[in-house]
Amino acid sequence: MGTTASRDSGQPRYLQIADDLAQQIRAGVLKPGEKVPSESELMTRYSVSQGTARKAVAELRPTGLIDTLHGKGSFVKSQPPVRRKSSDRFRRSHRRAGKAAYIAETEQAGKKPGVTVLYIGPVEAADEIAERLDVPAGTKVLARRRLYFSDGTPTEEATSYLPWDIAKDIPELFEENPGGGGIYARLEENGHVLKEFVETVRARLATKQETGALSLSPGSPVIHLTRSAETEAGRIVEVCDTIMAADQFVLDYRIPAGD
Amino acid sequence: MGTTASRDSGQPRYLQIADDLAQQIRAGVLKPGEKVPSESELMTRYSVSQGTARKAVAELRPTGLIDTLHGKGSFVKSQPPVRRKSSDRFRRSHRRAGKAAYIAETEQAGKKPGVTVLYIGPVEAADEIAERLDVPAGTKVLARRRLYFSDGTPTEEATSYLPWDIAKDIPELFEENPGGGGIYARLEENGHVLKEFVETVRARLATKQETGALSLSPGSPVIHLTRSAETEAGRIVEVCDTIMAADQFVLDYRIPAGD
DNA sequence: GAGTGGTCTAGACCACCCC
DNA sequence: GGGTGGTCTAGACCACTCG
Repeated sequence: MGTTASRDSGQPRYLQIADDLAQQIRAGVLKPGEKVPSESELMTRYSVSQGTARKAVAELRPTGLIDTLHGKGSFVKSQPPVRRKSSDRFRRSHRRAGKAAYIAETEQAGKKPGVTVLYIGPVEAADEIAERLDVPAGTKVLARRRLYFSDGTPTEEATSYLPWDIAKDIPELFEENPGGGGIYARLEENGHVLKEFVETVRARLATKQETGALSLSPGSPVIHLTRSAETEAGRIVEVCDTIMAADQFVLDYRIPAGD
Repeated sequence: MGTTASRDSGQPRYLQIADDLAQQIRAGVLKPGEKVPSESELMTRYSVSQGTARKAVAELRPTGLIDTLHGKGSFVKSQPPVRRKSSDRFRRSHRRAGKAAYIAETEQAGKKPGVTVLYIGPVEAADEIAERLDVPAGTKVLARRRLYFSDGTPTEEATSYLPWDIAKDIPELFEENPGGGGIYARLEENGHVLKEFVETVRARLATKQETGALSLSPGSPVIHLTRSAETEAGRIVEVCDTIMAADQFVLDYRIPAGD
């Protein structure tokens, strides 16, 4: 029978319980950071077995409402305000402003930004990267792999690849901090005037590797963004792969209607 | 013990089995359309209980590798080729070509396009829509809700909203087929010259409503695209909400680097 | 009816966290 | 240690599909 709100709606019991909990969270009865009733508590409260109680909270997890810590319990997630990534961030004027894009974005969201450099150095271009960079597969390219944080939690992992013949002459590209305006400013200073970026957006479920790196729950969706930077001379001088927790980001694009 | 490939890697048994199956699918041992071993078959093959066999195939489902039909079994999905949505599709020249965007896109992917109109008519603008259209909440607006198919399977649900004072003078907007170039062509013919579109991309897990409408498995990610169309006169003449199965689409955007 | 997936139970054991 | 989630079993019953 269950003590609370167990309208017998033909729904499986575990879904009823999951809905109950979801409603309590959305209604604010269970506030962010608070502990969700434990499995044994749910077992007695709804008089079900452990398996059913488990399925209920398992149902809740992929919705992003809760977070489960082995040995501690499940907790209501504090939904962090969504961060916006605008296509405007690539305007030359923004670049000249000096601040790297992610710092401005994060501070604007009222969060403390952070970056960890995971790797900067040469790698052999995998087939897909080579093709996008328009260099032969297996060629040496410069890779810059960073992990971005917001208030201490990782939100975004990005890897840039640059052709070695271009990168080798720009020492800042090998630094953890490439200086004001980021690597695009350095490229332009060195004669590679940018004409256009092409971004490609995909969404999919996180791989195990990604759930680890971004500390996501399994089954969480991610946004996979790939970008190519093309110069006035028609050369691709950088490609970038970015994985973002989908619930953390919104991407904005302005598209002129002309022609 | 298990009869097949049961490397004892500390991994839970159900994950080992899931990996086994996934590998067989990727290696082509199990081909698209073929039936995945049933639960009872897995029980004997790996000598586990039903619960464990279930968990194994449940693990496979959200990866998009299989599809489960109650009472029939699970089957290897045939991965439909990804469809591209390019920001170029809004160029005026493309509009004049006459074919509606989705038909061209779908045919290019070698699929048979299809549309069903779910609703065309007046609705009261919900708060969010009203804000985006820059009209008072509750105002009457024209809604156009369509479901798009590719080879008979629904892939995309889109709803356009237009201010009533603009829509009422353009009879084609009330037709199922608004004619060559779509509604944007009709708007421009009627003096609403478009300047710019702003698209906003989100990704998240499908709601139950969406899994139904797009016949997705629960836990599938979707791309939520919202678009606003602004005229030279600075007026928002349309906003559009689109839900797409994430595994079916890739979005492309070109971003000029200038200024 | 035989075969399939979907739900549920009762009880067991393990791994992790914290006092 | 006691509390928590994570895995697994054995057996039951139901709902759906197909011949």
